[in-house]
Amino acid sequence: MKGFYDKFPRVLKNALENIYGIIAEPPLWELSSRREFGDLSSMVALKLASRIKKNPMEIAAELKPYLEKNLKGFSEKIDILKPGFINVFLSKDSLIESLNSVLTEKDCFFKNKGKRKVLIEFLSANPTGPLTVAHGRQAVVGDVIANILEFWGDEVEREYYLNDTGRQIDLFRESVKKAVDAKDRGSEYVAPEGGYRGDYIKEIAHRYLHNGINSDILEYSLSEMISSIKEDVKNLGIKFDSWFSQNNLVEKGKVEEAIDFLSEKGLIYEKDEALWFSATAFGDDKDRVIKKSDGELTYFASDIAYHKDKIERGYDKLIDLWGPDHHGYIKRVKTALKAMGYEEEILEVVIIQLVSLKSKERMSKRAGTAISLSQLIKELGKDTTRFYYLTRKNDSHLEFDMDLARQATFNNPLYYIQYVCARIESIFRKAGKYESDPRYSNLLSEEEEINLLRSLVRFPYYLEKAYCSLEPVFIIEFLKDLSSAFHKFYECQRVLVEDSSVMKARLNLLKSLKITLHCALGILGIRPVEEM
RNA sequence: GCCCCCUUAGCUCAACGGAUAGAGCGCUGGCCUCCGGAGCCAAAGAUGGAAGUUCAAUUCUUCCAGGGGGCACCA
Repeated sequence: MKGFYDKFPRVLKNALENIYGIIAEPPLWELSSRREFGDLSSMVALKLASRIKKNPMEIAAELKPYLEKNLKGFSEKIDILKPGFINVFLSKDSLIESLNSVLTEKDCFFKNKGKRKVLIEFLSANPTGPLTVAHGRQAVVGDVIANILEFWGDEVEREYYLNDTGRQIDLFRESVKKAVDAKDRGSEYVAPEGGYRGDYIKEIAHRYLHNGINSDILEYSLSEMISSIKEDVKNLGIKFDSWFSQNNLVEKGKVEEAIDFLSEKGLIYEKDEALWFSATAFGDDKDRVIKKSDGELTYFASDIAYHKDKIERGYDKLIDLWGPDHHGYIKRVKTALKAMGYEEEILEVVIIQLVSLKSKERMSKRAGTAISLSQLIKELGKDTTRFYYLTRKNDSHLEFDMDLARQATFNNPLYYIQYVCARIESIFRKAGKYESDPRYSNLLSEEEEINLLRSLVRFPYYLEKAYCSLEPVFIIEFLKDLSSAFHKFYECQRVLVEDSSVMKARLNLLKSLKITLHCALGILGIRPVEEM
């Protein structure tokens, strides 16, 4: 039982069903925009007015008694305002009850019992260069989405798809080889046509000449690149459950298998010496090439096989995180899934928008001008880096202000939140040993205390939003809101006061705040500080 | 040429068709005898333009202006 924000939507839904026989679409309510409008507001009466064919005020009036009856004890009062808003005010008793539940159940109070088996594939950068600032966002967002699902109760696996074969890999090998030759002859390295520039190519060549001269160039270079990627991932505090090799997929014949599978359904044909997949039959704009006229398989072909493989591994849900340049690719992959006879809904693709640098430096791997992720982590640290990446919605452009990031960490909003942790710890240090005792909780009555509590009990609301939309930013929003409520409380009310009952009540409040805060930060993979 | 996204305060971003468009940074002015002032309070400041749909438009539709991205037998 997660308190009011878990209960209210169900009660409202039942009300509409029982009174009007209507099943309404989800956004039936929202957090109230202003204090005078209570804790949450519903606009169902306005929304359903035309469907029910009644005046919104009338509908609201009809709903009110039902809500009052079923929210007894939870809500203190229900207001109906102007055009037809229904505003619900939380009762103090229900707030205190939630607080005490947090004290006894700890973060389990907020957990759920999901039941899906989910595979989330993210980052999956080509191992042909160091990870960039843009990759960092994919990595962190993917990891946090996985955390959110896990917290919700789903069984989650994190996978990195390693593109270790194909055209880009060939180019990578040629690039390193050329750099090695250049070093041998003492001349300057010039990248091959379409190949990789950047100093790291020369560095790999250098190391190869010193340590790897007896091994295969590509093997050596790839393992160098992959371990550098793994290092960055580790420094971000991310752990993948599996690293899925594309090369392995090809060698096992899975790609040919997938093509045969489609072929048997009559969805593959030959034209201009190439193999085509009849994508138009399933709603795509045009047919797609599976095997080029030179006999090489396209990336799309192995992607079909890869997704087929994922589904066969028995997941209820596949989540892919892609860059914005893959936007048009969603339809293509879903089309292929449909063609193979799978539900296209099993795959959910999350597009993570670009990251740009304020300094106007172009971020292109091939040009070699990109700022590396490892550099960024080194400068900002794991927690700040993670936090910064999560401050925008997935599909919003994130502007990374390098100058700000470099000069000082004071301006970072993370410190606003960490400061709450530091202040709480400081108070607990001064308070000495204290076992929270729920009996004192109902002594809380000051406006700032209640407001802090009001913020705290909204966690399930934000969690659900984050879970349903796969948007970690809602957790950040919650933390900011909660922190603000705490700082206001701190300015106005002392915790360590003469009256020991009041002190105990406030320590209870801080204890539950600490639990909630640590829980939310834990989902973001950020460690709460004890002092700063 | 076709398709997609974006345009909100000086800057970076919110607002799932709803009530007085919210934050942070910056600017201006207050607040330390007191649990950490990395904080709190107050003030100034915005929907690119023109129509339309609606009880209600930053949100939906159309047009215009400006910015970004995608349109391959690339990945």
